[in-house]
Amino acid sequence: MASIRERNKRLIIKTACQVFADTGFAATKTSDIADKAGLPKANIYYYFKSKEALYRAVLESIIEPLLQAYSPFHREEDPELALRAYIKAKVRISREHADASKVFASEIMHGAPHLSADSLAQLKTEAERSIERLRQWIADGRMAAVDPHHLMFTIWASTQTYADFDWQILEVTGRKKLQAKDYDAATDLITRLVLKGCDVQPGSTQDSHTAPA
Amino acid sequence: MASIRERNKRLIIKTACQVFADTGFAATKTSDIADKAGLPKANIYYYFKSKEALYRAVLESIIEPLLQAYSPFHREEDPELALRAYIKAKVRISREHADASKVFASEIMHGAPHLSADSLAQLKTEAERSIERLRQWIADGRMAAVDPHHLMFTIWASTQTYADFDWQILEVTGRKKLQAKDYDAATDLITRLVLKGCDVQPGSTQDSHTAPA
DNA sequence: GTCTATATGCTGATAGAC
DNA sequence: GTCTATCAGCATATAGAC
Repeated sequence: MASIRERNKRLIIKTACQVFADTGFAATKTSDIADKAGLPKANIYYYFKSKEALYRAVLESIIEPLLQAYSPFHREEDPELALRAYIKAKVRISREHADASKVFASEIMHGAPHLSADSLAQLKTEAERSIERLRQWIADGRMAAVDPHHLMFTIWASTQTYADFDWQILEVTGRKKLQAKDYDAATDLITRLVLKGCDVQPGSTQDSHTAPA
Repeated sequence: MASIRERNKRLIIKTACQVFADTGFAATKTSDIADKAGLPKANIYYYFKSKEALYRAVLESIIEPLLQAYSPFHREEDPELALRAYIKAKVRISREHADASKVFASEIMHGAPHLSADSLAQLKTEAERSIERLRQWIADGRMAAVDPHHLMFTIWASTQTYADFDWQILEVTGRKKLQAKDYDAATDLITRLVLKGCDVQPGSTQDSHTAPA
């Protein structure tokens, strides 16, 4: 069973994640987090050394999913499968880790002043390996000679946007909350633009949301 | 000639734009802005009622360019020309109004708590009109039946990213500062993905950066 | 491990001399 | 129109009882 310590830390991180995503690091008061978690403020400080330490815990929680998302680039031999799976994984992160994604985005926007050097290095390594893989596929004539850096930036941006700018997307679509079919439609559109845009020959695989896991 | 009042207000807004983009609204101290502008802090308050009023002035400065960018959707009859021009205009905004773009993005990320209802309504109207235009082109068989909302989200995200996540882009590309050719390459890639992805027949027009204005 | 009360420092904003 | 000195309020963080 989870110790009381673990249970409380988890509750605090989860709540902090929501509040930091909503209002950003600087504008967030530790009392906001405490109130929302149903705890007195001092309790936060019993489990976390400082507001910044809590923020870093939230921030680091998204690193592992982001690193994992790159695995199709190592696993797949085929650019179509790799790109499909990567886009799908990235949209899934925007859906399943929406708040942490937003905290991460805000951090990156301001030059990542709180992100650990280790996390940064890992993310950079994975990005570079994946871009190298794209370069190889291009050299092998398996996709068009697009700029692999810019291709990555477009994939990052278009998938992240469903977490980062969720408010805007809800406004424009008139939805109250994004549904599974919305994320599927997003995945399909982004996948379509990328595959057709890079002249990747469509194989026998299905649309992302109908494909087997 | 510009009055001393106008000149100072402009200097303060320009400086504030940089600082707000760097550190965000809440984390920015008015003294940071004053120091960077070479003025005593009280001078800021002589020209602007409050930190928030100054922030709103910065925020509103990007609205007009953003609204203007939609004009190709009204001007052009041809989806190819409209999409090319819109993407080009959006990348140009990310380049020429990088700081204000970033401030705007941060504001949208947190649900636009400071944006005026008027600006919001105008932006929404333009977005909806443009999406309606896409829908018409699709109905007329001039482009593939993609989801026009998601297409817009991808265009917004992929063009904005060059302002919002400039730090990340510099890290990954190893550049010190983005050059004209980088923005051109970005425009070309995004345009390619969108046009090929939507089965828009490429006409006689050139790549964005070689096309006549 | 929990929580109340409080100290400490910082920042937005202003008063008032020049 | 400019600037120094200062205030008032608020948020982080802790002391210490339970």
